[in-house]
Amino acid sequence: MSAEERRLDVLRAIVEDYVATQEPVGSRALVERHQLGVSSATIRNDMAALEDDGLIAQPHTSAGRVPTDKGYRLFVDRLSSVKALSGPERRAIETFLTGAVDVDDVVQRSVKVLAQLTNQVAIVQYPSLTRSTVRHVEVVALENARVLLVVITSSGRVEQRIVEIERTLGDDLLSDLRGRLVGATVGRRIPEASLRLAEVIDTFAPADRPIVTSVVTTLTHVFSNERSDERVAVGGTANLARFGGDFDGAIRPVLEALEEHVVLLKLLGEATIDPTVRIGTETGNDSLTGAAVVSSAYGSQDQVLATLGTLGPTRMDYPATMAAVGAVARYVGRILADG
Amino acid sequence: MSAEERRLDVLRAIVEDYVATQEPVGSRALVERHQLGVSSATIRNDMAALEDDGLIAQPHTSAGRVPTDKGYRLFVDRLSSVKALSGPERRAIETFLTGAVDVDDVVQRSVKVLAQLTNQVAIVQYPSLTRSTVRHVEVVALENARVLLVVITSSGRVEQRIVEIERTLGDDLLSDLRGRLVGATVGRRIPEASLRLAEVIDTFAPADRPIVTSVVTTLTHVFSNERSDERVAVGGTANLARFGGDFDGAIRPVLEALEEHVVLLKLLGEATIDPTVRIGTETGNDSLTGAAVVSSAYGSQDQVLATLGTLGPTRMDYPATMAAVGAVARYVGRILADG
DNA sequence: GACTGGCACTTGGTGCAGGGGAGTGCCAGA
DNA sequence: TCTGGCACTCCCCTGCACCAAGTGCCAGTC
Repeated sequence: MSAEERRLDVLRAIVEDYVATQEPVGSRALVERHQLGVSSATIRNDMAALEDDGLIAQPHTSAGRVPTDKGYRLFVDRLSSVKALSGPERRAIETFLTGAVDVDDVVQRSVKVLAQLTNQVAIVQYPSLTRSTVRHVEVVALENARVLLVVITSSGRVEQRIVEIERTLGDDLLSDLRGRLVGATVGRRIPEASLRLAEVIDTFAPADRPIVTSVVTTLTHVFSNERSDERVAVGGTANLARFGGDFDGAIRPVLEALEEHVVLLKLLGEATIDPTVRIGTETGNDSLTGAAVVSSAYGSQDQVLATLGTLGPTRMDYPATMAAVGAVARYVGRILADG
Repeated sequence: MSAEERRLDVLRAIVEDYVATQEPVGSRALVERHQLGVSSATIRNDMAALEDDGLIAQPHTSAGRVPTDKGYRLFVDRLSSVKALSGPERRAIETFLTGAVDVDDVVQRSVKVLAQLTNQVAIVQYPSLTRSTVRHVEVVALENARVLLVVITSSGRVEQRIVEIERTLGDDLLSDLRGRLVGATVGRRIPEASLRLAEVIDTFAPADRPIVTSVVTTLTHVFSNERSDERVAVGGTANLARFGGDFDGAIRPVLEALEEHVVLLKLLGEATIDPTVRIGTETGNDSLTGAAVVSSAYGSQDQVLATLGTLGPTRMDYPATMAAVGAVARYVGRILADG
C-alpha cells in the first residue's frame, strides 16, 4: 500500500468514526480502532497532509480532526460503496408501499418509510404531470350548461375540472368532442398532447367553436398546471431535533426551508436515476450549511416521473442513506408504473 | 376595589408580563409596570395567596412567579377579552384566502395565514366528507367495461373512482342508474345518502343487479371514506424553534406528534364554533406539557365542516391567538359555503 | 384589619483561577 | 519512511467568591 493510498484510508477511517461517534477523531483513537499498520505519529503526519488538502479540519488546536465538506465529497466519490439494504429492510419497504391505494397514498407512504429508514428528513415529489402520458380523457355533461372534465395520467393521477359553457351540450357534439380529445391526447406525453389540442378546435364547425374552445382551454390549463408539478410531501422532521446542534445555525431556518416547496424542489435538484449527493454549499442553499441532500429520480426505465430524497447532517452514513434512497426510488417507480 | 379583585388583577398582570418578557415576574417589576396602587410588599402577600391557590408558581426560591396551567385557565376564562384583529390583518386574511382556486388551496392558504398571524404552529383539518351534502353524482362509461364515478360535495370536494364491472353498460341502464343515484343522494348529507343508496339496488331488474351493486358499493365506500376525513394540513413548524426551550421536553416529541395526523385530530378536539382553549394536560397529550391548543370549528351557520387551530406554548398571547383563530375560521367557513 | 418599609435569607448566574486530559507538531533516531 | 518521545496548546470541568433579584416575615402605621 502506497503512502497515498494509506492517506485515503485514513480519511475513510476518519469519516466513518466521526459519523459513528459525532466527535472529532484523534490519531490515537484511529490506530486503536482500525488496522492501519502504522503508528499514531505516522497518522499524525498523514492527517497534516489531509488538512493541507482541505479534506479535514480541526475545531481547535488541540482537538481531533473532522471531515470538511470537501472530505465528505471525496469519501462519497471514491472511498465508499453503496451498502446493500438488509432483507428485512427491503421487505419492509415493499410491503409498506404495496398497501397504498392511490398515488397520494404512495407518496405519503414513501415519505414515511424513507424517513424511518434513514432517520432523516424525507422529501418526495409527487409524480410530475408533464413527464407522464395521458391515459384517459373523459367529458361529461352536467346540469345547467356545465361540463365535467376528467384526466387520468399514466402515473395514476386524476385531475378534474368543471367548465361553464355558454349553452347545453348536445349528445352528438359531446361524443364527437370526447372522441377527438381522446384521439389527440391519449397515449401521448403531456407537453405533446398540449400541442395537439390546439389543432382540435379548428376541426369543429364554427358554430360549435366557442364551446369547444372553453373545454380545450381548460384542458390545456390542466396540462400546464404548474401548481401540481410543485407538490411535495415532507416527513420525518422530528429527526431534525435528533441531530440538533449539527447544523451551524439553528434548526429554525431548516424548518423554514422545509415549508417552502419551491426551495425543496430546488434541493432535490435535477433528476438522475442513481442517487446523487449534495454536500453543504453544493445544495445551493445558504441556510443549509452542515446539511447534505441525497436524492434520486424515480420512474420506469424510459420515463422519469419525479424525484425523492433525504436531508440530513453532512455527518451522515452516506452508503446506507444512498442505498435507502435508491431502493425506495426503485420501488416507487415500479409501483407507479404498474398502477 | 376589593382585595380579592386586586389579586385577580395581579394574576392578570403576571400573565401579561410573563407572556411579554418570558421571564419570571417579581413583585417590584409588577408595581413599576402596572398601576396597582399598592406597594410591592402588598403584592408579595397577594402572590403568596395566588400561589396557595395553585395559580402561579416559583421556578426556585428566589425567583419571580410564573403562571401555572391553572392560572392560565383562569386568565382565559375570566380575565381576558378576545382582542379584535386590526384592519390590515383582517384584510390580509381576506385577500389571501380569496385567491384560492380549490378546496385544497383554501386549506393550504389557511394554514399559512394562520401560522403567520399567530407565529405558532397552525393546523387545519380538511372539510369533512361526512358533514357536507352531496352536490352532484356522475357516472361515466369508459372503455373495457369500466365506469368512472365522480362525486362532488357541497364543500367543493371532488372524489372519483374507477369501477370494474362484469360487462359493458348499456346507455339506457347507464342513464337510469345515474338518475336514481342522483335522486337518492343529491342534496342529502353523506350519512343519509349512504342509507338511501342501499335501497337503490332493489329497484333494478335482477339481471342488472350485479353491475349496479358494484357501482353502488364503490359509491358507499367513497361516502364512508375515513382516510379523507382524517386529512389535516400543518404549517408554521418553524415557529416551534422560536419558543424552543419552552416545552418541558425537547421539541422532538412535538414534531413527532405533528406528523401523526390522528394525534392532531384529537388535539383539535370536538367542534365548537367559538374558539376553545386547551392548556397543558387539557390537550390530553402527555408529550405536550407546556403547550396549549386554540381551536375552532368552521363552516356555515347550520353546518360544521371541520376544525382548525393553532398549537403554541402555554405562554402565548391568548386574546390575540383566539381572535386570529376565530377570524380565519369565519373566513374559511364563508368561502367554502360560497364556493 | 389592611398596607408598608425594612431586613435577613435564599438562590441562580457570572467571572476567575487552576488542574487534568486529549491531541497536536516536531525532532532525532532507526 | 516510519517511530517514539516530548513540549506545547487549548478545551473543559471544578471550586470559589460575589452580585443581583426576589422572597418571607415582622414590626409599625393609618
